[in-house]
Amino acid sequence: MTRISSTNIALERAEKHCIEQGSKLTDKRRQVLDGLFASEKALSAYELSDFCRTELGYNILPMSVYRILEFLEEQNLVHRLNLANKYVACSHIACEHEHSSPQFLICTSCHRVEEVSLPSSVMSSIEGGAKNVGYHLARNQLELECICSDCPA
Amino acid sequence: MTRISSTNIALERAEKHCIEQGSKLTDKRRQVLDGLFASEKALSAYELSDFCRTELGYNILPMSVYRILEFLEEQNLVHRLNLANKYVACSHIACEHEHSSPQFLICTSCHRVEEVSLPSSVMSSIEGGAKNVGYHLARNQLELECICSDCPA
DNA sequence: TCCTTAAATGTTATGTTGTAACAACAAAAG
DNA sequence: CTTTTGTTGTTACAACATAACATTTAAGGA
Repeated sequence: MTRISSTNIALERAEKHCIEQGSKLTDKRRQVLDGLFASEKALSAYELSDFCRTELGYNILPMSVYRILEFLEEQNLVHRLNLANKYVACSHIACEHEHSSPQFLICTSCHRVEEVSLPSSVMSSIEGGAKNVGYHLARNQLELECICSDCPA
Repeated sequence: MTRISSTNIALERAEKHCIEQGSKLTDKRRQVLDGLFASEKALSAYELSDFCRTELGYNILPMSVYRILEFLEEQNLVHRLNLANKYVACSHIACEHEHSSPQFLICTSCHRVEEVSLPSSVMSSIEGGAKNVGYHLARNQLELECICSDCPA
């Protein structure tokens, strides 16, 4: 399975998903999503604008990238990583599997991101700890600073 | 126990701690730490600079605040919250208790922060999940977006 | 088809956050 | 008293994010 074919499948799914939601995956939106897939890592809006232009020939200004990422996030096609102020394509677009609480391992060195599923006991344990001090989780998302296998420790 | 007295105790401990580490808690550094205690929440460097000036009469430019926060973080007197790009005073300065892996509940509404200790099984479970995909934790710190008891859901 | 309306994108400007580089000053060591 | 080191001041700039309005494109109704 090459990058290209898997990306095409994901983009098809993304388009279908948007239509089901009553919105549209326009050319620009597709290009932004394509860029995020192609980069294979987390990128800031400015980085993604650069990547789209220099690597894929898509000319999309940062301002538009921000708006499009906002749209794609609403559609659950991309995730915003607050820990890094960057965005990643959802790794579950091309598969059927519905994701529960997204949990991200972010390599602080190369910004490669792995989207994993931790045991539900972990999240409920955390939620319990929060409740003890009168807090409750605003977002069921866990972001962790890691080092990936490709990067030196 | 008023804010003032507990802050004074903490500042004394902080000074003692710095001396033990062979560094100094200068006037400016004390002012920044004082400001962070007084605010009782997480602040960005710019916010802290403003707070120090308007609320406490300390004139410290953002550039200096950044440098001082960097120093205070090395001393473990403040924690940097990457999820919010803000800083909080360590809640364990005034108590003896040594903290293990710091875990923060951050209210996304008012930025009040609770520093808690989750069961060690949680962190080891997370670490195990990361190892399964070839990642390992770069930082033993957990940051969670929450809503506190004072803020509306 | 043509007109109207709404949605998406382009454009410019500006605000916010963070860092780099060097000057000035103060404290400690010899 | 001088040298050295550490701390703070100052200026400039880079990166990140949003606001406001213009232009274009798509969609729906007469």
